[in-house]
Amino acid sequence: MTDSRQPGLRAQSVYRALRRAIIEQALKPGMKLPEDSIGEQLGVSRTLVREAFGRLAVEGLVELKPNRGASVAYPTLEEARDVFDVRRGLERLVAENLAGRLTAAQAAELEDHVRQEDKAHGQDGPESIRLAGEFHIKLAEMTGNALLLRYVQEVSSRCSLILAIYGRPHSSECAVSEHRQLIEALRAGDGARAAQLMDHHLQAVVTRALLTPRAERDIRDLLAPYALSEGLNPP
Amino acid sequence: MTDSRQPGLRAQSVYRALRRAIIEQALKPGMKLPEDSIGEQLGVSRTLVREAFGRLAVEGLVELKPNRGASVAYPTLEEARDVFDVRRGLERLVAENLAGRLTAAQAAELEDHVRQEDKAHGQDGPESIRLAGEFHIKLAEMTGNALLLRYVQEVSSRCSLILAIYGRPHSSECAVSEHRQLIEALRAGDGARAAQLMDHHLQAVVTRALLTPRAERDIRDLLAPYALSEGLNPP
DNA sequence: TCTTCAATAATCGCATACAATACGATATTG
DNA sequence: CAATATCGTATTGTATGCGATTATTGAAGA
Repeated sequence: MTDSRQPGLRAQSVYRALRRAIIEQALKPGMKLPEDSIGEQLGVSRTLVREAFGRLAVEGLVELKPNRGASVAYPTLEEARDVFDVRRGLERLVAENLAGRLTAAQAAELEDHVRQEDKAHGQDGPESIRLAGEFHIKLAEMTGNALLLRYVQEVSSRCSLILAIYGRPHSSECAVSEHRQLIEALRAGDGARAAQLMDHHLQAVVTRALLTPRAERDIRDLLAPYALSEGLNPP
Repeated sequence: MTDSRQPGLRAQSVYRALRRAIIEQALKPGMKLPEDSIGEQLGVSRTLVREAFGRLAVEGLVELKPNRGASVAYPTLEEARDVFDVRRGLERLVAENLAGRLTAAQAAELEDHVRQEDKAHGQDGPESIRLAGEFHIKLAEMTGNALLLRYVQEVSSRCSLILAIYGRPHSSECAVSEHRQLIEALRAGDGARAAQLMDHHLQAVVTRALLTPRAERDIRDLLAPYALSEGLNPP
């Protein structure tokens, strides 16, 4: 257990715990995050919880409204578009950086990863989604560019949130074949093609999983069926 | 005066004050940042200072080592390369997004800005540098993509730091003519050309102002002249 | 029954207090 | 005299406390 009695690490532990909880939707978008109860739950004081909130707010995973505390971010569709747009730009950069520079070991690692994706494809959703996300993180790592990695991680997290809100229930997001093609292009050192593949791949993710504003997330719409079932009469 | 008695704003004020101080090099790279004295100076408690440190650390402007506090970041040359690399990717995205979508008012604003740059060109450095930086921020703003803006601002800040360390003393960084060409391409709606211009422009900034590891930042080299002047005999 | 308003409870913003750690100076020893 | 040990101080990490702000509940009035 990462008890982390070490100083400075407890703060980070809190941050990571919350981050995971949000990404895995244990904490659902829009949910209120009271400092007290969270601190109590995690065994730390409000101070550390606030510190974590600050970081998460910068990364767009929580919203921080003055005097009314923190809540899990609930990105608008517009913000979602922004995030995906930036993500495309960043990952194109990843592809270009990596083209022709993949070591044999790295290529092998990627292919192994894709094989895992293949295996998980038929199975349950969460695992498949996690693997698909990790593929992109792995690519970013391999560039050796720490900043690029950080940004890719950040947009990936936010994409998780976004898909949680607007995504189709069981879309498998990333077609494994697209990952395979990408690896091939990287291997061949064809930067332009790799970049374009990545671009289309992410574009496909958007149209496949997202941005069919599937149901207006308006309280009215959410409540309509309940109203009907009770014989009430919404306008 | 932005006294900011409002809650939550004081924290932000601290953050902004420190940020400016770092970017304008009132606080020089590597400089130690004690929580006490800074809090005292700004009239807030350590709590708020720490909060600001956290944010600045995420943005790469301060380094935060456990149990030994904060100091102004001192990016390595490698980190510098990373930052510029990502910046190129981001700003290329800006150019593509903006191509053909500039309103007349926006184009006018940009040209006005460039005129100011022209005027400041002969003058003293700091103003000229500030204007050159703001040009890129303005472009990012015009995309309407909040995340893209945030990232561009972040890399811009870090570039300031980097130039403070590795930059040539009086390089005017951005050639105004390159800005002009860029605006023209954006106006014409030629996204590809705009992206390429941006790319080359930033590439030029790097080679012009930076990354001639102008003097090895090694203690030996720094001390060599002193040794000689004292008649000492370094190997 | 639906509003309006007041009192109470919950929560936040921030400062302060205390414990733990690192830094520096003097003392001590070989 | 050099190297190390030890103590005191400075600074950080974290918890807690207090005043302020917001949410909530319940009662009175329309």
